[in-house]
Amino acid sequence: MTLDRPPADGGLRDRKKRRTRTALATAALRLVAEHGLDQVTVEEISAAADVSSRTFFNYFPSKDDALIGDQAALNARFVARLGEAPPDVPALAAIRAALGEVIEEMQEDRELWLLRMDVVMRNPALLPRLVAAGAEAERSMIDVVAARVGVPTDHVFPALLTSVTGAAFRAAALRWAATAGARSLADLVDEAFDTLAAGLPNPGTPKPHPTRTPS
Amino acid sequence: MTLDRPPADGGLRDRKKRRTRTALATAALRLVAEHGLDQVTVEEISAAADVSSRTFFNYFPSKDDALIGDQAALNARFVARLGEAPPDVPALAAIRAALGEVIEEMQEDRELWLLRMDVVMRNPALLPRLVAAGAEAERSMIDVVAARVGVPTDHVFPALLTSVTGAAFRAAALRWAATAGARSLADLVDEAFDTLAAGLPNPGTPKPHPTRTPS
DNA sequence: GCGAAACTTTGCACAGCCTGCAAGATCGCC
DNA sequence: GGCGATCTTGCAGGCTGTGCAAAGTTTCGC
Repeated sequence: MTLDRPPADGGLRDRKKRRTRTALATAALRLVAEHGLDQVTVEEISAAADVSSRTFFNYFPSKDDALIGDQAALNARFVARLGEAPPDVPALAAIRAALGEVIEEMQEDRELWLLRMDVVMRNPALLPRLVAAGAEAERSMIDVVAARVGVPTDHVFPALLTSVTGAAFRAAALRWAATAGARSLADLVDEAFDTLAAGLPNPGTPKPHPTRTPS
Repeated sequence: MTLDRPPADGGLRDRKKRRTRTALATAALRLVAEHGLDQVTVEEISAAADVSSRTFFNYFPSKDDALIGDQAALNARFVARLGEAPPDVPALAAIRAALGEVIEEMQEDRELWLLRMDVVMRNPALLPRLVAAGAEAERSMIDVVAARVGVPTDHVFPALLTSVTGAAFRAAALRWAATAGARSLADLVDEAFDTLAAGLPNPGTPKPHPTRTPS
């Protein structure tokens, strides 16, 4: 009764599913990278993965989703990490720390993510989808942040912090892809968060002993 | 020869076009506010505005665009203002200042914008579209910012500042709508930008004489 | 006023996305 | 091998969005 379903990872069926899923995702990325988002149909992607187009929609609710990847899983893990962080560290730093795991994962699948980001940059219509994917996570994140800093959920701060850090992370990730991963993603995210923590000062004025105002 | 085309605003033809456009946009907002994004078809919107559904697409490239409104025009004006700002004021403050005009316009069409934001909040699929609408503006904005602060266009700072301030503004606008305009949009944007400038500190610790570290 | 030119609206056909539904194939387990 | 669960597929159909050409409306010159 309790062990109705298969081991969920060892079975042939599961391996097949996983293979089909990645086949569809990579075929989609490859084709779109080469021909552009609008020039590739679901039918072509499905053909490249050797399944029917109907099956495509059994795996992904839309063409875009196959390209974006399973953002939800990453987001869920991120929110979990954030919830675990000790409450005495400032929220901004806590978010940076919680992102660590996500970043690691992205670095592991480096090639995949670089291609994905490249596709997103070249097809701006996808950028919104990336935001959308994070939107649901933002909801739960807002709650976690609100609880952390001890303000009501409908306060401005949690929403602001959430959307701003999301934007910063995305900017870093795109920059990462733009430079083909020359600098590590972790570095770029660090830089972005440091700039945020410093209040987004003009980069022209780095740190000229701020106690003394310039004449 | 030089005056081939009509006055562009006094003509009957133009008034008609404008009327049709706003009729479509408001019908779309009203219907979607009431029934939800997926429950309203272009055909229904067109019927409510007394035109064919084909005509709808002569005015708006997609259903979403009718709801979002002409973000591009606002963006263009914003970027122009930003370009005019004196170069000695920090970029973050310059952006806040340049937003003033946009904010004013939104306050003038208060009802329209509150409804629009309400619709966006209730149909999260639209939020990405809002970002997308600003995406092109972000491109030019990045250039302007880069020129301002004197760094190359592909530096991290301009992209970061642009996307972060965009996120902050959006958060403020949504909050504005969530509270039905109780506080002025300008106030909310000010608060958000002040928080940004302060480095997003936890709101619990307002300003406890930061020179002395707590034991 | 009248006719030509410019523009707008509309219908039609069509491609593509996406969703139910039901039949058939495949897999897991006994 | 055989049963039940799961996965794939085809089919029908609705909706979005686009190109094209016909019909209607406005503008302009005369």
